[in-house]
Amino acid sequence: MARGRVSLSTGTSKGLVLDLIRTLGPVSRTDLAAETGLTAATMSNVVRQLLDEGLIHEAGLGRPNGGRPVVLLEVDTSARYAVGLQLGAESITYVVVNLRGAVVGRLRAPGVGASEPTEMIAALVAQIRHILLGLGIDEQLVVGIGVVAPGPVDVARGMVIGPTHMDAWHNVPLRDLIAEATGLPVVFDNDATAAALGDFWGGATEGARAHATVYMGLGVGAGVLIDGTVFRGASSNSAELGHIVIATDASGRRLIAEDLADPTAVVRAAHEHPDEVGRLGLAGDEFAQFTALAKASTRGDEFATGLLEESARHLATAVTSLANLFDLDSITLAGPAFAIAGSIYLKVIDSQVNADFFARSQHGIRVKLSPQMQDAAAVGAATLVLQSELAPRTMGLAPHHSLVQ
Amino acid sequence: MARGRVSLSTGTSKGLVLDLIRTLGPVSRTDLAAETGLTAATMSNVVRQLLDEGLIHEAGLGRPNGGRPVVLLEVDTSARYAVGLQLGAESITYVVVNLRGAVVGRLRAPGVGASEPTEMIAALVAQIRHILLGLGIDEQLVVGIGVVAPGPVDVARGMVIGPTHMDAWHNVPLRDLIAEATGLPVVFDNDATAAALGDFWGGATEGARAHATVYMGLGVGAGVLIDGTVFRGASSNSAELGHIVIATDASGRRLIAEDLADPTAVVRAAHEHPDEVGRLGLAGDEFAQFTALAKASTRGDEFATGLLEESARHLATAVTSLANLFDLDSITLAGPAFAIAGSIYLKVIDSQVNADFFARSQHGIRVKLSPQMQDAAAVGAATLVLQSELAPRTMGLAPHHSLVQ
DNA sequence: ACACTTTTTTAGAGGACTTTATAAAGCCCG
DNA sequence: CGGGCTTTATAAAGTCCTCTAAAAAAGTGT
Repeated sequence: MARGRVSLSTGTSKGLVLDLIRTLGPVSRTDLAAETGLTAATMSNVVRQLLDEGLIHEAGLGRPNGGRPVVLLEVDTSARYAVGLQLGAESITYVVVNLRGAVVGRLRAPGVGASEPTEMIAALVAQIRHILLGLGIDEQLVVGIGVVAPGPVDVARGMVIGPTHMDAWHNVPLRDLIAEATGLPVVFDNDATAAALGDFWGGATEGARAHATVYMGLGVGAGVLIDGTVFRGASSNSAELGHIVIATDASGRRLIAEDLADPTAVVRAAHEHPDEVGRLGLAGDEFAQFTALAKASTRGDEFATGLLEESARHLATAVTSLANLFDLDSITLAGPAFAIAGSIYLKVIDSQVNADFFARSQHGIRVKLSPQMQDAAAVGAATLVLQSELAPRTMGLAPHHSLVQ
Repeated sequence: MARGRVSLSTGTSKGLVLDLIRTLGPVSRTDLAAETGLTAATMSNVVRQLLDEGLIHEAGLGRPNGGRPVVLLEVDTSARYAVGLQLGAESITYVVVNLRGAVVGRLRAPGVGASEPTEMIAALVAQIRHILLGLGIDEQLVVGIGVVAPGPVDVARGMVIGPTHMDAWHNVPLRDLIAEATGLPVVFDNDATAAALGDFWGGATEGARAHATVYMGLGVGAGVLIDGTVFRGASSNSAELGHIVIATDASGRRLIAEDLADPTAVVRAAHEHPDEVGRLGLAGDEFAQFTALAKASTRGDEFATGLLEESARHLATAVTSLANLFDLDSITLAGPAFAIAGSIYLKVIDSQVNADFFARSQHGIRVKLSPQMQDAAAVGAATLVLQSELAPRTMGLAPHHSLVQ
């Protein structure tokens, strides 16, 4: 009968203060107290604990204005590290980030070829160890490993249940196997959620109360943060942008974002014009073809530009629905597709969302590109573990508590 | 520079326990402890405080199973009351609810005719006093007044900024004026959000982690609860269901739920067939015509049924987007429109949402009618003040705290 | 009546805040 | 250049909420 556990005395303040020090740059105890609403005395204690743990250090004095000058605090960038692991369709991206969320090491490798789950895990872990060794980072300083994959994922059990082209990973209890093999904490989530958190740590969501990161690889998804905390919904499958209805065809059938907006759809649309496909020499896998179209558009090719703009308009429709439902005030675009064609999508989405947004009389929506475009999900995976180990937060109730029977 | 205030030591447990006692019916301290994760000792203390405040009372013993029998607790239904006030286009609904959220008094009156804001307020307050007197309820036992109106509303300032047909109320600081006139706490919100909270208090959301109440009067909106806490977004204008794109017309223009799904749209669609309008004798205001169509449908009229089913399918499309983005596991339908034509909408929405829902492999979505159909928003307004006064909760951070500068 | 089980309460301790008071570190003015 | 003033940081004491451990209470069965 015992269920979850209500976290009433949160004890979250240390993490919150660490977040603020990281975000606000060199900052005084006084400012932190004002920012959080805690008293100066409490802040003094919290800060001392962070100093003792070596997570932050003092960094000189501020300009005095009539009294004792403030002591500035900043995070000790290289005090801790986290590893991020992004499982993609054809490749695996490894990153190592420091306490600021900045990337200090990165590697993209083809998927591990082994067929046995245990062998795949062993290969992953060996690769991680190899990277850390190359960077000269003591494993003692690594707080954990974040693993992300395209949705849908089973966050509770830590495994991929997602796209069929990743069936090698299906039903493998990734989180637990990697945790066992390394002895480190491992968190598991979907790529869009991770990318959103990565943007938060990268400072891209500054000032936002309700933020979404739209993540586009071959498909499209989104992650939502409310006051810096991941929005999860009932089963961590929230913000499923690809399945939002954005149009109807001639016969009245509903069309969703996946049908019209993502790179797969763009390539599909291109192939309705075989002559243009031939002219542009489109070949290879879908992402290669999307890349070729984006490059052609940059060169001024009208056909390619038309396709991308149409995709952007459709995506903007889905994003507008997202913005209206979550009452967003901040959006970033992340992922390989935007790394290639971000500027064209940014322009269209920014103007369309801000024009059609319901609460626009009350506030605007800031739309921008993610600071980590290509590797946003991998970086986000690493920040996921930073947050869960150093600055845990829950939304009101503990993750799996259900308030009423 | 001082901003919001982080609520770290929540002190919410008393309210949480009250919620549980109300929801679980007669329940023992032991069960409450198991349910919340608190210890039996803590529960004993919390329960004593609630007993001292007169909010709950002991209600006999449970069946003993080998030891001391449990003492059952239940809320003292008539220990406190709250007033709910729903401002509608043509009428104002007043309700009084008890501690269980059950309606003990209700009145629907035409809008107050005065033109001066101060006079309108005075008339409202006089009406409230009159109702309480008629019910024999001591004003001392009234915890506050909840006021709701169709969106958009400015929750922070407590005023209507909404639909043009309610311009008599625009820019009137309703919340503060009523609070001043009565000396009671007043909360202000939009009708759909209130209806969702009303469903929570009414027990309709039992077991839900992510719930939405779809509220349809003349227009349509929704309110979302995450673990029983209102989801607000950046400016309390979240879940704006009426502005979700659900189709495109022949020329590719985007059509939103307001265009196709709500009662206004149904009536508009009917008037594209003047002969049918004549046959059914449609006349009067829009809602009267919608009511006539619903009645005709009940009689088996094919034209009316067709219109309503089409509206339901369009609404179901918007609700599916809502469900996919919030990863809902529970939906209720509330408001005057569903009070009249709920069964037809329920059937269509239930089947369509559960068929098209993205995370359906992980969990289903329970769709049902609200226990308070017609007066859901007014009842919700009253529960809004019950919750804010007796069981306050915030999501992680205080309502208006912005985590980073 | 007495042992046994289960529920509830009491007592004491600890953590995280707050408030109040004190110390430290710089400016400013005579 | 030294004392008063202002601002920042720490210390001490108290509050609130929770936990653990142990006692008390209220039934059942022998």
